[in-house]
This record gives sequence, structure tokens and C-alpha cells, in this order.
Amino acid sequence: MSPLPRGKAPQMAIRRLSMYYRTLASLREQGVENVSSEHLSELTGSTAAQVRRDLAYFGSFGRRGVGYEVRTLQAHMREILGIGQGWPMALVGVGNLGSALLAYDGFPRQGFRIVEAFDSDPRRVGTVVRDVVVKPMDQLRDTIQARKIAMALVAVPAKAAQGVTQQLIDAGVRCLLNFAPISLKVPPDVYLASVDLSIEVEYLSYLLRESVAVNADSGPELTGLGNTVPG
Amino acid sequence: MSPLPRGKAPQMAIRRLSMYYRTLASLREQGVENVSSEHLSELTGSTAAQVRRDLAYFGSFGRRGVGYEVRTLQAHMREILGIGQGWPMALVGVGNLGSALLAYDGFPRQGFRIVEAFDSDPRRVGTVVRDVVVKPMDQLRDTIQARKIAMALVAVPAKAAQGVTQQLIDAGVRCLLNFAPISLKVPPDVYLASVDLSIEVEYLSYLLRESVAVNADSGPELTGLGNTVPG
DNA sequence: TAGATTGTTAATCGATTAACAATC
DNA sequence: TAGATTGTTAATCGATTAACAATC
Repeated sequence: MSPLPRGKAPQMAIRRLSMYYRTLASLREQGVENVSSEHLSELTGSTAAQVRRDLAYFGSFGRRGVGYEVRTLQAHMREILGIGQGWPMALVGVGNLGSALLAYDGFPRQGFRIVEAFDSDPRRVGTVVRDVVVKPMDQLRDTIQARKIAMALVAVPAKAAQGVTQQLIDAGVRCLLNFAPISLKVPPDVYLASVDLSIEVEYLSYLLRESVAVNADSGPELTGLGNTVPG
Repeated sequence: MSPLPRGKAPQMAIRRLSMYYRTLASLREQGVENVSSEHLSELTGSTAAQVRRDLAYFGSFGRRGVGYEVRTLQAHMREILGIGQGWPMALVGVGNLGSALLAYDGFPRQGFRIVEAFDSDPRRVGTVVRDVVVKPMDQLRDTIQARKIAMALVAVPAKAAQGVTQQLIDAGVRCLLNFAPISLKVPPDVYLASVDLSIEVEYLSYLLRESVAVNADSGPELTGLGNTVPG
């Protein structure tokens, strides 16, 4: 029943599956019924070989000489990624960013819903954002345990992030998406992903500076290198 | 003068430099004057060998037998990453997420400031968020050219993102940070980084599902593998 | 059947890790 | 000097790309 991993898929392959899923959803809306690895690769900025390799980590979903049926391939991606299982999520930190996350409609559209929100600021506790009542931190543990929440978003200031993380883990959370600009320490059985805006902006800044430096004073052997990160 | 790349640093190495920078800043606040690659690796969740390798792409900043001086190493990271040069940034899309980005104090703290904001919604145009007046889209080109803005944040809905991207590029923007859940196409001389919340959440969802599947029905050879992504 | 396209294996490429000589 | 720690080179590991046999 469940599509078990055959071999070990690289992290980047999993992330590309999300792109494939999204593209397949869009193709389906357009009424497209079949797609080749070549076509799918063009739409996602990948290569045909990589599409087939990525899919091969999980099974054989196409037909030789024909391609892939959009509907079934999408269903497989959906299953592998656990989309649409209605994972409930908790949010800690309802400041500017946290409020934006509560309002972000990309989450519910993929079947991920923020069902609980917590904040340490008494002025925020009790307020309602998008049908979610902001609770105080001392209700975090019981609420998360009662609702069996496994995923949480951390949108608190850097200084509070490690403490909040520990509370979430103690309450039973298994997956964390961290937005605080800090390197969180988590035990090996807890999964962590991070969105770090400073790192992204500094990376772009580096590329910009480098391209200026290269154009300004270096020989031709370094110019025009593909430093771009295709979307 | 300018620290030119010696050899080609992997993208991930650059991103780790941001972590080193941040950690060095914190060490300096604590009054720590010297640090070893070992110590720095513990604080950033890396390894001592990797710290030294990453730094070696750009130069020799330490002293054998002694370690690194926090102040000078931080200054080098700062220089390499282009931090504190006061890069002005433009924001397109002042919805929930865009507003949060305008208010995000991590940007100005690293010397990146959103100095212009644009939105296609007439109800948002003219409003002021954090000293920035939201301008209509038809002023984008002239404003960006006049202010020589090279970096922009795209926080519009997926369907509008590619069009907005093109307008930004036409106006002279060289670096884009995209928040829309779509794979943007950009020419090779434009740098692109993306923050894709769906991909992050689906990746965590995959790991969670996988760990459940493994625990439920597989032999011991797959259990306990280090699937975690350390912060 | 002939043409197309997958699934898979092998070759290449790049990044990380380990080891150690240089040297403070 | 002896001990410590860097900077760099070599070895390992893993991911991507290319090639092609299988097969629709």
C-alpha cells in the first residue's frame, strides 16, 4: 500500500517532488492528461533525466514510450509527500511574521492547517486571527498533546527560539519549521527545516558582489560562469 | 583589496558563512575575542573541518596553533557577504507577507533596507508601512532605475509572480528573492533565491510519513538513520 | 513494426570528510 | 620546546548526468 522508499532519496529530490506535484496540479487544471519527463522538466526548470531519477527513488509511475498520466502521477506525489492528510500545525509567535503565516492560504490549500497559535505577550493572547484564538504559552503543552499535533512553526525572536523549541519537543512535536535567524539544536528524531531570510539575502548579496568583482578586475576565465540559481 | 574567490565555493558554503558571521557577532557581544574552528563548528552545528574548508575558499584568516580572532574573522565574513553595504531593496506585493517583510527588523540589522514598495491594489497604494509609501506598479520601473536598486523581494500571488519578475528585471534588478510558490524563469545573469513555504512543509511531512512507515513495517536496517536536518 | 519514452545502470561531477604537514 | 590548531591536500562520499536496454 504505502510507497516505501527504494534506496535513499536525496533531500533535494524530495523538494523537487513538491515542484512536480505543484506543476502536475496546474497541468490538470488546464485539462492536460499526459506528460513526459521532458515536458515536466521544462516546466519545473529541471532536466528530463533528473525527473526520471527522482521518481525512480519511489517507484515506476509511467509507461515506456508513452509518458506519465498526470492524474495518477499527481496522486503518487501527493501520497509520498503526505499532502492532503490534513496535518494540523501549531504556530508559536504571533507577531508580524506569525500573523502572516496564519493568513497564508498556501498551507490550507496543501492540506496543512494552523489550528493552534501561542504567544508569550499578554496583549496578543486572546486575540483571534483567522478563526484561531491565540493562547498563552502555559497552555502549549496540554493543547499540543491533546490535539496530537506533530508539526509546529516557530516564529519568535531569535533569543526565545531555542526555549520554545524545547517546549514544543517536550509536548511531542516531531517536525519544526523555524523562522528565527538562529541555528536550533534538536535531537536526532526531530525533523527541522528552516526559513532564514538573512541567509537568503546575504547569499544574493554575495553573488552580486562577486559578479561586480569579477567584472571589475579579473580575467575572462571567470566571467560568465553559471552562478545563477534557477528557480 | 577585495577578497576574491580562490577556487569555487559551493552554494552551501556561502550560506554557512552567514551562520558563521551571525555566530561571530554573538560571540563578540559576549566579549569573546578568539575562537577555534572546533568551537565555531559546535556553535553552528557544523564540523571543524568544514569550517576550515569553507573559510579556505576565501583566504587564510586564522593563525596556526592559535585560532581565529573573532573581530577580524567577522569583518572578513562581513566583507565577503557584502553585509553592511546598505543595499537598498524593493518589495513588490504588500499583502500579509509583504507587510511582515517590511516590518522585519532582521533586514536593516544586516544592512539591507526595503526602501521602496509596490502593489497593484489601489486600496494599498498610498498607504505607509514603516516609513515606506506603497507606490503603484506603473512607477516601478522609473523608481528602481532612479534609485539604482539591484535587489527585490517578490511577495505577490503565484499567478502574478512571473510578470512582476520580468518588470523588475527590465527595470535593472539583478537579484530576486521570491516568496511566491512558483518556479520563476530568469535569465542567467539574474540571481534568484526562493523561500517556498509549501516545499518546506511538504518536506517535513515527507520525513514524518517516512518515519512512521519505517517504524510500522520495515526491518531494522532502515531505522534510526540520520534523516534529520540539523539546524 | 517503428518511434517514443521510460526505468535503470554506469560515468561524471562536486561536495564533504579525514588526514597531516606547516607553523604559531 | 611541546602542544595546539590552522590551511591544504587526498580520500570518500553522494548527487547529478548521460547512456541505453527494456518496452509501450
